Amino acid sequence: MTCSGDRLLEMLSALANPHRLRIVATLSVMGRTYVSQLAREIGISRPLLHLHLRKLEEAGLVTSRLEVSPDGKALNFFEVVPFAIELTPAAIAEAAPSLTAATKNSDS
Amino acid sequence: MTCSGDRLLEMLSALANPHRLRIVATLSVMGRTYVSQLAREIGISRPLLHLHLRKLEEAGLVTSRLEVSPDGKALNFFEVVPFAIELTPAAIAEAAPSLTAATKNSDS
DNA sequence: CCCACCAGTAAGGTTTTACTTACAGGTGGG
DNA sequence: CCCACCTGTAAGTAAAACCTTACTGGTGGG
Repeated sequence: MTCSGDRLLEMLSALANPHRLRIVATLSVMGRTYVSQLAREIGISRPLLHLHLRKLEEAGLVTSRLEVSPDGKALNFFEVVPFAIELTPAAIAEAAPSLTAATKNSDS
Repeated sequence: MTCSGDRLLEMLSALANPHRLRIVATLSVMGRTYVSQLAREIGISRPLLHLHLRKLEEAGLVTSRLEVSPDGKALNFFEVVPFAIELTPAAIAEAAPSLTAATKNSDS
């Protein structure tokens, strides 16, 4: 998986957190789950989970889909995206030039 | 590369920063370099670079070695460690259980 | 002696991130 | 009507990350 430096950075930032790592792991093992269920499973509050899920979704690592259960409740199901990021010095060297904002030294 | 969840988290945290990504990239391309040279190349101040290098070294992604140049100056050379981290949902699921502090829900 | 290069560190401030509590609204059922 | 479940978000705070400026100390050479 090759992507722009900014996107790589966004994915890394999304994964660089124990809760979010555990969220991805849980979704990977359990498959599709809705928010409240996931919060119970991981053992954190719903608002906090919601915050982390938002970050993961923005990074494109999980997806959500609102569904209505047989008994009429609206459940927001999340599932993990089957990403595969190769993290090596060479891969980083390839992605780094496309990082924004840098204002890198071009003279010397 | 399989490692404990805490260590994975440490490496991800170390890489989840544009400066540090650029540092790894530059070291990967240039090979061994000393601190001041690297700071000039990347275009950030030495104290700031020093901070980022420390974090990368703590995560085991770069190594340093103090050497004396022919003209007597003490130069601290850094080089990148040839790491290879596989970042997939399955790999994260494997690493996550060994994250500390969690106090995860075991009942239900 | 002063300047240029190298190294590291400490203090202080700004900015992000993380988290909690509290609220608002939807459904179905006793 | 109230309770249990689901959803989301806003406000305020605590903690961590980030960055700058300033200082200390080493070398060699004009």
